[in-house]
Amino acid sequence: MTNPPAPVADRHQVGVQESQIVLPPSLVDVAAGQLRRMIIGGQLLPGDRVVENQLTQQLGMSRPPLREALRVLEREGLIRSLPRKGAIVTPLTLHDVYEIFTLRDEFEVLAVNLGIPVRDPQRLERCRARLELMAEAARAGDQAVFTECSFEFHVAVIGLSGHQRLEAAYRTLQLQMLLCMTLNHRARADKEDFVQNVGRHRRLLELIEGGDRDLVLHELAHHGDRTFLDDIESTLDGHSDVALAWLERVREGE
Amino acid sequence: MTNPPAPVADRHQVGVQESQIVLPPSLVDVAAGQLRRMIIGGQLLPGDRVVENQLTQQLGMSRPPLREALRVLEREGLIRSLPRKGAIVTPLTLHDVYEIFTLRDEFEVLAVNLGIPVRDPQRLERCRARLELMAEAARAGDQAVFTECSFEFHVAVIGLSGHQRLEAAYRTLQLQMLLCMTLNHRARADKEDFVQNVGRHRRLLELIEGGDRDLVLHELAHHGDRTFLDDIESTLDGHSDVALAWLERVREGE
DNA sequence: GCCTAGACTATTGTCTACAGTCGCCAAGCT
DNA sequence: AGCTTGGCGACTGTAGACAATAGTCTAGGC
Repeated sequence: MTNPPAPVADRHQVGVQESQIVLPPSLVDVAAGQLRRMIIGGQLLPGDRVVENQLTQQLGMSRPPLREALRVLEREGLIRSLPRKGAIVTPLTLHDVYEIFTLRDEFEVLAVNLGIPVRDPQRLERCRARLELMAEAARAGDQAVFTECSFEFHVAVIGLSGHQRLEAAYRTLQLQMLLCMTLNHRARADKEDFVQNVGRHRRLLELIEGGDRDLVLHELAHHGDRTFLDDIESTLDGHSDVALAWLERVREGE
Repeated sequence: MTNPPAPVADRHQVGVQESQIVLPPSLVDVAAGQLRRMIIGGQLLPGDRVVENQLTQQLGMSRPPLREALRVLEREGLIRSLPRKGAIVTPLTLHDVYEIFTLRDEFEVLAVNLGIPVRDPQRLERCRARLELMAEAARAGDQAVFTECSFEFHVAVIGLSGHQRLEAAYRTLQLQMLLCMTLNHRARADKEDFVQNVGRHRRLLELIEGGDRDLVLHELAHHGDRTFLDDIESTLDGHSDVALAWLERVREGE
């Protein structure tokens, strides 16, 4: 059991720019953060049952705050709950993967068109700070923290648009993408990869500072680690036509 | 107190096409639906405090399910909760209105590009069914039910894309737009307006069946009732530059 | 008269307990 | 042997009570 790093997608960070977050978070927030980490960390895999009593024991709290956290995660699309039957980590089909990737791309395009060139230097500063946290996590070689910092960096980039609702929608979708990533287990990168990864992100930030939308979009399009799509058809069900066509397109483009 | 009409944005309708929804909904679902209706019906206005004990009394249930429902509504952006200080109906600034309208338009464009011309006739059938419900509500002259049916029709149109996550995101945003609408009180339409309204929607559906994206997009762009934007600057704070520029553009375009 | 400190009230945060429901397994019937 | 049925265990749904915190009002002192 690792010490809790910076929480992912906490409520208090949505739409509140650097306000006083010294208030002790409620147990619901703690539970939601822990659950997110357990899911995107791969300890709970898509399809796994989520039993309340077990979690209360693991998290050291009673059921009511945990249940509220489950509602939050359900709304985020990380778990799916059936009345009187319990909850499971959202199972993914190939069509789901298609939806997540394509919609996320669209959000990125929207955000870039709105946010670049950058108007508010404070937003850019937020990106820089997140990038530094990434670099720090890379040096430490901590996979979980690195993933979270990378996540927050991308959210900050979308935040350049100054569009809180777009940012929130992107945050949700990016979380689901991390859920996708738990499907291939060989994605564990070593320390060297981390450093390279930070380099790619630093280049992206430089392009952003440059202010050329097309360059940023191009970098974003070829930015993600899409190697995990390699033999994904064999691991997933739900092969809709559009999903298969999309997969084809993605592979041709690379 | 009116009888509960068809619930808006119930969990079981998200991504589940016509499965057996005969299971009795949990109290959390009931509470969430009731709260939505109270908010978009204007009984709870933006900025109003939402006190748990009062609501338990009104809804006839205990606090745990109600609190879970509040978490859901918070995630949908209809209420905002501050730890240990309670919850309020999300207060809106002019910038919020700008965000909601612009992002919703983008979602519509995405959905039309994905969903038109229509591939799956079943999805079209869903639109038709919803339109009929609208017409029925219009004949009955029931404002609340009509609003809900109109809401569901628009969601069904977005659903033509076959993109569940896009549909869910749109649903959330459309709910927030209904929240915007509660800001002007003179929007109460009479029965005649309802009929005209249904006519506009029927024309939209015909264009969809025609399969011409541009025509559909054009109709959608001039479809909404934007009269409520008339003197909105005077009622709201938060006049960001982008929001003012957008408002200018919208008014020029009409 | 104004400011500060203390208590009080209202409200939220959390926990424990109980009721209801689902699913499994075994025993009995056909 | 196969199907049905009753019971049992596990889990979720809900209620009520208790604890803690924030806001408010009043009383006292400067």
